[in-house]
Amino acid sequence: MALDDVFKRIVAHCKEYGFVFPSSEIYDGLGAVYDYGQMGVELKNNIKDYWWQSMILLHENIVGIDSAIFMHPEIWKASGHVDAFNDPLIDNRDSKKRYRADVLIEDQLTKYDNRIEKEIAKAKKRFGDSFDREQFVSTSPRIAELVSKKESLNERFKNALNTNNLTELKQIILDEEVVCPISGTRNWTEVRQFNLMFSTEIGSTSDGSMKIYLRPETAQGIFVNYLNVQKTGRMKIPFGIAQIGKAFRNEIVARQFLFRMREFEQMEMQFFIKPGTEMEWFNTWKDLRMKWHQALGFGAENYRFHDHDKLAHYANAATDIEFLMPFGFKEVEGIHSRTGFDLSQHEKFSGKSIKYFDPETKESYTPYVVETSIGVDRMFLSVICASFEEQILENGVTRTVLHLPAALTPVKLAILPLVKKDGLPELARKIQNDLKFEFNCQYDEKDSIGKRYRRQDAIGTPYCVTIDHKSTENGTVTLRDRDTMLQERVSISELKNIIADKVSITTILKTL
RNA sequence: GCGGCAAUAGCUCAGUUGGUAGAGCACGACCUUGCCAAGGUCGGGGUCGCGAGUUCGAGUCUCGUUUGCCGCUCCA
Repeated sequence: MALDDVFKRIVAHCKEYGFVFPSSEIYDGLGAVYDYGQMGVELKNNIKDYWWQSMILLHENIVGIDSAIFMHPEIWKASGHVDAFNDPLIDNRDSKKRYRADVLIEDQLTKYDNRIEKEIAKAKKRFGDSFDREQFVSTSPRIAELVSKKESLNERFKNALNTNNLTELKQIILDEEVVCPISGTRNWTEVRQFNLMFSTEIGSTSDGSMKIYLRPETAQGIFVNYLNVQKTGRMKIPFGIAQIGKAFRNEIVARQFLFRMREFEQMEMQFFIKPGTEMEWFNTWKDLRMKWHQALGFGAENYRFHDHDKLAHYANAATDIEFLMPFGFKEVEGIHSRTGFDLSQHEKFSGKSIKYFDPETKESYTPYVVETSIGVDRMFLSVICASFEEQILENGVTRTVLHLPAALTPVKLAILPLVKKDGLPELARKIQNDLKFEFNCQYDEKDSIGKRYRRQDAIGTPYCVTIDHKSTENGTVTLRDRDTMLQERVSISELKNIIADKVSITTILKTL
């Protein structure tokens, strides 16, 4: 997955034109953290608007919330993050390979099973047709020894895991004479814990404080508010709750620019349904979400589903929507059938009943959940990558242009007086003052008109209005299209109407 | 976290055996031109990622460190 030249130029372009800056750059930067610049924040906000409106405006049974990043620490025990996000890792000093200590020990347990099966197979061969498997297993001293060894190892292992005893985990690996598959040696480092959740403390330290986590996903903020929203919003199943917000994961290795960051933003919608209907809704949301992506017009061939074979502990079906980045197809959005896992866990840990009473069937049940979860930063990256083009023009020069969907562009309209005299700037300012309430406009009178067009191309501005000498005479201007570079002459009074439709998110929403 | 490579102006890069920091583009002012990045004049901007060391002298050599990339590793 090499970072090719195009991607490097995209990263450079993002910095040069104020889309994305490395965090804390004047202090040598902070690893895998990025800031959005003056152009980037506009694009990012437009992406979020497109998502939010597609959820809230198009579905009367979906409502939004904005939950806090800080949450009660028990929530992360209920969700499974405290356990699942704490991997005990160990390195082999000779091969320089890293392994999960618990996986190494689990492999060792499997080896005992294999040896037991081998013994049975050998005996079966020896006894032929008269072989009685159960009889053999219960009487063979060799089998008994292996089973007992396996069981004592298993018990020791579970004990060490439950007490979070890292020294014991290493001792098990040493005692079992586990070797590195690469180097074949037993030269192991200490077992270390990598907690993928950031933590901090709430309350002043002098009178006792509570360790709390920065949320590693926004979903739990929705689940713990399920009852509040359902009751106060008088929501009837099926219904959804949407949220956009920051989440944090202390990744061991965070790379690939915006693709894997330690601080990132998610747009999540949890859809609450009746158990048994989850596959139907899972497929419905797969289709809806794919349509949402493809409505941006980047071409269906750049998207694909990637169904999960290995499911997370909470899911009974899962798929990713992947987008073709310069470094391959990469996950942008996940759609998961989370079953009743989340709400049941919160019932268990909080002691509160989280049931839905169906007024029609008089049934009471814990709802199932189908989740759509999209990374804002990954979406931003995919939009930039898909839009970026270094176009070779007829005269041989290259123009760098961002073919952003008009509704997502940071600047909708550039207002350019052809020359800096003869009253053209004054007329241009007048047009700007008239349109600035409708669109994000940018005024520019510096340099030749060609340079100014290129600057707007580089930030994706879909339309440029040029005020020339005819404008002062007959009240018309030229309107230049970013993609075709063609111009048409239009009346100043018509500008608003001509452009409004083309740069509106509503226009895309209507195609969904 | 391990190993390899890299870091010089906003961007792309040059910088000779160690000897006073450069180019193009970009940026600012003024003049000129006026429809697709290329006119003229002048100007601003760098303790060469950071910190030590060797040396009379370090952008250049050595060590450490930070950040990035590549390969592992990890990845709800």
